[in-house]
Amino acid sequence: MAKRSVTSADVARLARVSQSAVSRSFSPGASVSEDMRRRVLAAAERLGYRPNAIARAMISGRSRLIALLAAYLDNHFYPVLLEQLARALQARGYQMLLFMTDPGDQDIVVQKMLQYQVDGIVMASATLSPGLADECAKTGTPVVLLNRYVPALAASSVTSDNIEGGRLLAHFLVDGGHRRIAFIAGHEDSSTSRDREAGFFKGLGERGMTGAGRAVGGYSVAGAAESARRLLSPRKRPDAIFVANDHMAFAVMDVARREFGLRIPEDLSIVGFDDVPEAAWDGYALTTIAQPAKEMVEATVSILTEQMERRTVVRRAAVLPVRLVVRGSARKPKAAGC
Amino acid sequence: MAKRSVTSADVARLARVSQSAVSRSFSPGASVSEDMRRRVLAAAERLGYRPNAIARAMISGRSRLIALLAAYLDNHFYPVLLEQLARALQARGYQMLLFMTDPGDQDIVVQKMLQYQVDGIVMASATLSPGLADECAKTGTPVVLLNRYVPALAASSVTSDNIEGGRLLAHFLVDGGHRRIAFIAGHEDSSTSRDREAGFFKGLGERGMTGAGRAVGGYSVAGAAESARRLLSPRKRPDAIFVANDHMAFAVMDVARREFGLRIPEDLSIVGFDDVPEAAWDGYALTTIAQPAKEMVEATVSILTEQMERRTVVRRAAVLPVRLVVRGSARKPKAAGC
DNA sequence: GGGCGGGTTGCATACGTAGTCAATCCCTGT
DNA sequence: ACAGGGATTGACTACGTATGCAACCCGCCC
Repeated sequence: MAKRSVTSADVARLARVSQSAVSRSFSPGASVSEDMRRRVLAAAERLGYRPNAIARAMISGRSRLIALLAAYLDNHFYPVLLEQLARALQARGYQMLLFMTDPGDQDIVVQKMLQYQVDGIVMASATLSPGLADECAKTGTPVVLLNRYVPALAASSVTSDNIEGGRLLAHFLVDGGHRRIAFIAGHEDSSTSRDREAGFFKGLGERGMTGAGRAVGGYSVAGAAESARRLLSPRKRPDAIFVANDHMAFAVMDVARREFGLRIPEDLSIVGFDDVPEAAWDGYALTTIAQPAKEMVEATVSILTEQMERRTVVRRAAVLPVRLVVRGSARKPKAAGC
Repeated sequence: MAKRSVTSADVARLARVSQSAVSRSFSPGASVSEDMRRRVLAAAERLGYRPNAIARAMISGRSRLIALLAAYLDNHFYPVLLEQLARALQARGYQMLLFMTDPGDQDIVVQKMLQYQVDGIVMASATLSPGLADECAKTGTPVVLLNRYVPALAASSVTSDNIEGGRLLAHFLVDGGHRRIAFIAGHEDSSTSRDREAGFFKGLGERGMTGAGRAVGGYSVAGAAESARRLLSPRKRPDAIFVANDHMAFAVMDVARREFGLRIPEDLSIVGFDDVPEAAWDGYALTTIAQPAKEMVEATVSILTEQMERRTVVRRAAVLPVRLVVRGSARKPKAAGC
C-alpha cells in the first residue's frame, strides 16, 4: 500500500534535467533560469512531487522545527499562546513540535526534542534545569522561556511586566477602599507568581499598607479553592483578594459565593492576572491585568529567529508592558472618572 | 558556536566497534551481545551521544511524527483533547506536530504535513477535502477525523454519539416541562452540529413535540450572542435553548441574563454539549452532554497505530457513548429521582 | 574430527536532498 | 573574430542512521 514516494530524481528524469536542477527549482533564490524552473515545476506537478522535509533537514542541518514544552493547558492563557505561536511560526516557515511534560519528566523530554534536531525551544509552562540549559547551549539550540524566567540560566525569556501588574492591582484595590487585602500565589518557585507578589506588596507599601493573609494555590482549581477556604474562614476576613492568575481567581470566586455566601464585589473584591477570555464573561467579569499575548508571541519568535539565523546563542530578556482591565469583580476607586 | 554533533560513528570509534554496532545497541530487539551493548552505551554516555531522529526517520521511512490539524482552540474542548492526545502519542513514542489552519488554507497545510513525512494525521477542527483525502491515501498516510466525519471520504473518524446526546437533551428538556424549545447550531456543514440537531429533533418527535426556533451560531461567541438575541426577541420566546456546544452556550447565557434580564433556569433553560471544564463552574453550572474525551483520544491513537504498524489504510469509524450531566442551567424533570 | 546451526559482528549500501566545483553556455565589448 | 565574464547547469559528495549480507565465532552432536 505504502508506495515509494516521488523523489527529486524522478522529477529530474521526467524533465530530462539533473537532480540538482530540481533541487534548485524548489529553493528560492537559487541560480536557475526561468525556462528551467518552468520545466521542472511542470514535471513535478505531473508526478505529484513533494519535497521531503526530512531529507532537507538532514542535509541542511536545519529542521525548521520548533519545540514547545508545556506542563498543562488547563489555564486557558496557554492555549491562546499556543495557537498564536503556532500561527506565527508557520507564517515564517517553521512548524511546532508539541511536548507535554510531567513533573520530573523534563530531562527526558528535552532529550527527545534535541533528538529531533529542533532549531529552537520554547518552554511555556515548565522549568528548565541548569543541566539542560547547558546541553541546549552546547548544541547551539536557542531556548526561550515564555511567561517565566530563571535568572541563573543562559536562556532567553519573554514575560510581561508582572511586577508592574501587581503594583497596579495593589493601587487599584487600596484606592477602591479595601483595607484587608490577601494574596493567593501560584507556585512558590514560579518567577511569574513571585514577581506578581513582589509588585503587589510593593504597591501596598507605596500606599502605606501591608498584606492581610497569603496562601498558595499551586495554579490548580482545587488548590485555589482550598486557599480561598483558608483565607475566608477566620473572623478577620479579607475584603479583597489578589489571585495570582485568572484561572485560580474563578475558583476563588465560586468558593466565596457558594460556600461563604459572599457577594462580589460588595462583600469581597477579587482581582486576577492574565485576562483570559473567560475573564470577560458576565458570570465572572473579572478585573484583571491583561498580558499582551500577541506581543509576547512576537517577541518569542523574533528572539528565536534572530538566534537561529545568526547561529549564535545570546541571552535576551523581553519584558512587555501590561494593562489594567477594570470589570466588575472588585470595587472601584471613587475618583476613577476624573 | 553550533558544534558538529556527536554521531554514531564517533561513538563507534571510541568504543572500537563498528557503526552498525552502535546503531544496534540503540534499537531495541536488535542482535547485540550484552557485553557489546554495555561498551557502546558507556562510550555514548561519555560523548553525550543522542541518536538523530531525523536521520533515523530518513532511513527507516517512519518519522514517528503525527500531525494535528486544528482551525481554532477557542473552544476549550480542543485544548483538552490536544493535551491528552499529545500525552498519549508521546507514551507510544510518537510526537505531535501542530498545524493551525485558516479557512481555505487546508490544502497548503496538508501538503506541508506530508512534506514532513508524518506517519499519521489527526484533523480536530477542520475539514478534509476529497482531493486531500485521496492524496493522503495515496501516500499511505492514515487520517483520523476527530470529533467530526465526512461520509464520502476514505478517512477514519472518531466521534461521540452526538445523535444520542441530542436525543437525551430533548427528552430531558421535554420531561422538565419545557414547551417551546429552540436550537442554536454550530456550522451548517459540521457533522457534529448536524448530528446533535438531528438527534435533538428526533428526541422531540419521540415526545410528540417540534422545535420552536433555530439559529446558527457558527461556533463563535459573537455568532452565538447574535443568535441568542434573535431567538429571545420575539414575543413567543422559547423557554429552553439547546446550544450545539458549551462554548456558545456560555455566551447565550450571558446575553439572556444581561440583555434580557432572564433568570436561568427559572425563565429560560439552557443546555449545551461537550462538558468542558468551565461548564462545572458555578457561574454557569451548565447542564450538558459529556463527551468522553479520554476514550476519544484512545480510539484515535489506536486507529492510527494499527494502520501505521500494518502499513495499510482502512476506514474505521468509532462512535463513543455520551453521558448526560445535570447541573443547574435547566429545569429538571420532577420525577428525576425515581 | 567434521559439519552444522545459532548467535554476533562488520562491511557496504541506501535513504532524498543541498551545495560545491568545474564545465558549459551565451552575451557583450573591442 | 575573439577574449572575458556572468549566468546556468550537471556530476558528485555529504548528511547520520538502519539493515541485508557475508564472515566469523563457538559449542554441540553424530
